[in-house]
Amino acid sequence: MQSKYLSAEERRQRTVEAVVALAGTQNPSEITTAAIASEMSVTQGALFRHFPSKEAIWQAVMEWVADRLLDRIDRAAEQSGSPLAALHAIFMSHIDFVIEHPGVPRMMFGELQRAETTPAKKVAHTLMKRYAERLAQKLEEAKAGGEIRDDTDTQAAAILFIGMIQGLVMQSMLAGNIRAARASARGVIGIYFRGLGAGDGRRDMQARKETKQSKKKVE
Amino acid sequence: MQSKYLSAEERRQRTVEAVVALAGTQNPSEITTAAIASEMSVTQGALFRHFPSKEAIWQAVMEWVADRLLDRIDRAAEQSGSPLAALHAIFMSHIDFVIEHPGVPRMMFGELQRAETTPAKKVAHTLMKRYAERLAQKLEEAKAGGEIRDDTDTQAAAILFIGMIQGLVMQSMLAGNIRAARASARGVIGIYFRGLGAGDGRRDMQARKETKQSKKKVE
DNA sequence: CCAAAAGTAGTAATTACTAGCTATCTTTTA
DNA sequence: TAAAAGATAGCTAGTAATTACTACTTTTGG
Repeated sequence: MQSKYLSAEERRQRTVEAVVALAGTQNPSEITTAAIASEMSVTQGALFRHFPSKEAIWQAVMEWVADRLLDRIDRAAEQSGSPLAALHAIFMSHIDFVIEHPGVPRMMFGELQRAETTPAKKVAHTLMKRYAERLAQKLEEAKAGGEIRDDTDTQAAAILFIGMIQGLVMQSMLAGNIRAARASARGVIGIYFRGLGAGDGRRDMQARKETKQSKKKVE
Repeated sequence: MQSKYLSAEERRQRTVEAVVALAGTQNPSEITTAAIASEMSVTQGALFRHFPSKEAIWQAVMEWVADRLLDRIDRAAEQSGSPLAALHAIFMSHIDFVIEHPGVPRMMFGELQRAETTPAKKVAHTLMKRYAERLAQKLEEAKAGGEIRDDTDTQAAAILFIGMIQGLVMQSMLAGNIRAARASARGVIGIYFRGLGAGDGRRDMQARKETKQSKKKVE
């Protein structure tokens, strides 16, 4: 049993977690400071001892999301044996991430569609850019390694990759079962990889890779 | 110069248009009845002579979106010479639709991510289902006609199609220029069609189609 | 014992919505 | 055909509820 008096840093951490949890069950834009306080068993006023405004809370939340998601996909990519395998691993770890935190896509959609440029939106935007950069890099590596067609439109492939996840998540959120995203993932990424010219969409692109393997450039 | 006293029906129509216009420049969940009234040069109270609640306004708006979008894609599909061409036409007319009405994707995202089941969300959900049905039908026809691989996962292909549009729209909204979606469309759909096994992703799938043309089944 | 965390009890602003009156259009009647 | 009557659209001026945020006091742990 722990004290109800926490350090400022820990309280901020708990606040972020409370928001992420709440976003899993309700529309982020309807999350009030009262609801956040209630979720973490604290009075409303206490929140403002640790954040100057609600906007600052959202910024912290989006930074949490950005850090965790990028860390996840970076680790997934590192553990992969080839650029194409890395793309596959990024995709699956992203799906796992939103299954663990169903509030995340809701928050991302909510922030990104905002018209004004809030700090939280800026963080979300930066996250998207970093994400797209990583995809572009892997796509280029895959081209160089002969894993995908080298006339692939990198920009378009990155957009489609992100859209693929969005579509999958939204579809399964609508079905009321985020976990369903995992089951549908295989079919979707199969079409995607075939679209890139990666064999029949699975990782048996090896043959094609071998023929070009001398070109081990990675950039 | 027209009167400021309109028939109830026309006033409702104007209300819907005002909301659609506002959603083009701001977060839909932040659109207040005061803002709607102001947009259509009417006092706030006047709105409630025509709608029993704000929720009813949103329902009317989503019905407007559903009717217009489905009508658009149906007409686009009808004018196409083959199922694959129809899919292409649906895609482009959808992109054109959101360029004309930039508020639409914002409203769709906003409604669909809502946790409670509001009437407006139900309408949006139904729209998605109808849309997916039409895609599935065209995909099956394309399989039967030999335009795409007949081992294509229809469900996955439909999800990816919708995600493709979502990704394109979100990306160009972030870039602050919805019209950019049109320019990026070609590359994205190219990868998609290749993923379905449709030649190199353009409409030069004709050759393959001809070889199977005896099988004119359309179901 | 004291610095920092949490509680108490407010605030002004904004929200969707309403009651009662006025302006305008439409239909009926002399 | 013109004016009165009836119907309907819009305005004015509110309401209670909810919102993010604050000043001040109390509690806690090192």
